[in-house]
Amino acid sequence: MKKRDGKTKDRILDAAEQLFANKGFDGTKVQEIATSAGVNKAMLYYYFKDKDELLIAVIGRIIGGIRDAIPRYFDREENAAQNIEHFLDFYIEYLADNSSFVRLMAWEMLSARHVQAIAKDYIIPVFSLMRERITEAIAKGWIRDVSPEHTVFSVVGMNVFYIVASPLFMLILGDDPLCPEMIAKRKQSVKDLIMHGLIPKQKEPRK
Amino acid sequence: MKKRDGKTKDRILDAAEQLFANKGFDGTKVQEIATSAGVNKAMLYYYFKDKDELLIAVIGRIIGGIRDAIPRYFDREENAAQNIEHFLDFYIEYLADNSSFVRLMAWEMLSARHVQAIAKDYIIPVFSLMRERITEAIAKGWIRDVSPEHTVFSVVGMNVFYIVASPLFMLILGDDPLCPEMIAKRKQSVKDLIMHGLIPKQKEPRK
DNA sequence: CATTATTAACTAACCGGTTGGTTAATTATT
DNA sequence: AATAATTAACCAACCGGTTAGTTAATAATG
Repeated sequence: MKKRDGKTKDRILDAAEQLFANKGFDGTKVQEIATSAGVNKAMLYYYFKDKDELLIAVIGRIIGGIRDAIPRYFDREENAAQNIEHFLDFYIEYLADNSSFVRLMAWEMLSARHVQAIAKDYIIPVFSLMRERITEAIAKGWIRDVSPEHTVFSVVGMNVFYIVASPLFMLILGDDPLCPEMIAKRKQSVKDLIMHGLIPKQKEPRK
Repeated sequence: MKKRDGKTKDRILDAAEQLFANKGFDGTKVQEIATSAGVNKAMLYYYFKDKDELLIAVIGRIIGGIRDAIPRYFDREENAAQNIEHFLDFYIEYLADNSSFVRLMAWEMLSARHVQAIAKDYIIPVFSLMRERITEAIAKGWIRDVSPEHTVFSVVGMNVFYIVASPLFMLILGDDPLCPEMIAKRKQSVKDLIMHGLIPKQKEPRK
């Protein structure tokens, strides 16, 4: 072996993650990744079979790093209804802290390149867990009798969209939508809307 | 001119729109567009300066075609609160009917390629209109005192996300999420959640 | 311990196919 | 005839991927 501080392989993965997240797979040249990682282009092919396997490695690493974050979260609470509210507290910050992951997923979603694999070993397990919690909360009468699936879609959608479309919201709001203050505002607003949308009514007010 | 029914320029735009929406700008080769349009590749450069100008033309045409759809919608109603509910009725189907547009916008959002232009002459005007309606509804006491901006983000997000992530939801739900029945379900669920989240309460039920 | 073999990490140069874009000549249309 | 539409052929730059060879550290050998 030779020199170098941080493992070369990790530096390649770091650079690739950043570039894939920001410019997409097709928009990223392997030479860019190499330059950004400060290594010779051939090293990418020393550690990875080809560009696509590098993408798969990036996705695998990032998912591996956060795979248990949501399940771990759901473990620490018992009351299902409170749990949902606390989850909303946690979720946006979680997404904002992992915006590269969110963007990467968005690219994959659009290109439909590896949806199947990603769905199988990350999204579907997490989705099932969230649906379960909602179903549980409905059964116990803590929240209204909504569609669990669509409620998950809605909660995920309004948060993911906020992260992905943040460049747009920057133009609309003026401030950086991902700064702590804005994230806090977003969190409050989402919680407010969702919880009011979910809690049971004493009397039906209208319609 | 020679042969063919539809004008060559339009056939190029049609093909480009389809491909850009499905595979993104970087993932689409100009030869693909030409082949798909049934014309010689040089024709793209006869009608458009370069690939990027073709993308701009595609975006311009598609926005031009639906620019007034939402404003036109808001004109036909007077009551602001009803208007919001009716808008939710209309919105998902509008997005589903224009899924190429939605996907195109999503690609642009991620690559941040032409966000500024798109924001300026489409998104911001539409956003302002929606915010205005919500502000109006709050002022008249028809809905709760929510953040108009974030409410718009939420409504748009949960609907746009459903369209963009439909390949994923296909895997989760089994059925095609864009078929009329599924869209109807989605519509109902979104309306249910949002309207319950927005209508004022007689008495605060909890917390 | 000194020498030799082996191997992982790394690089410069290269390769063949592709891609966005051009051009000069040809065909249709008015 | 003049102009607009269309094409085949072409090109330079690029891009993903390879290769032959180097370096330095480790392991084996005597």
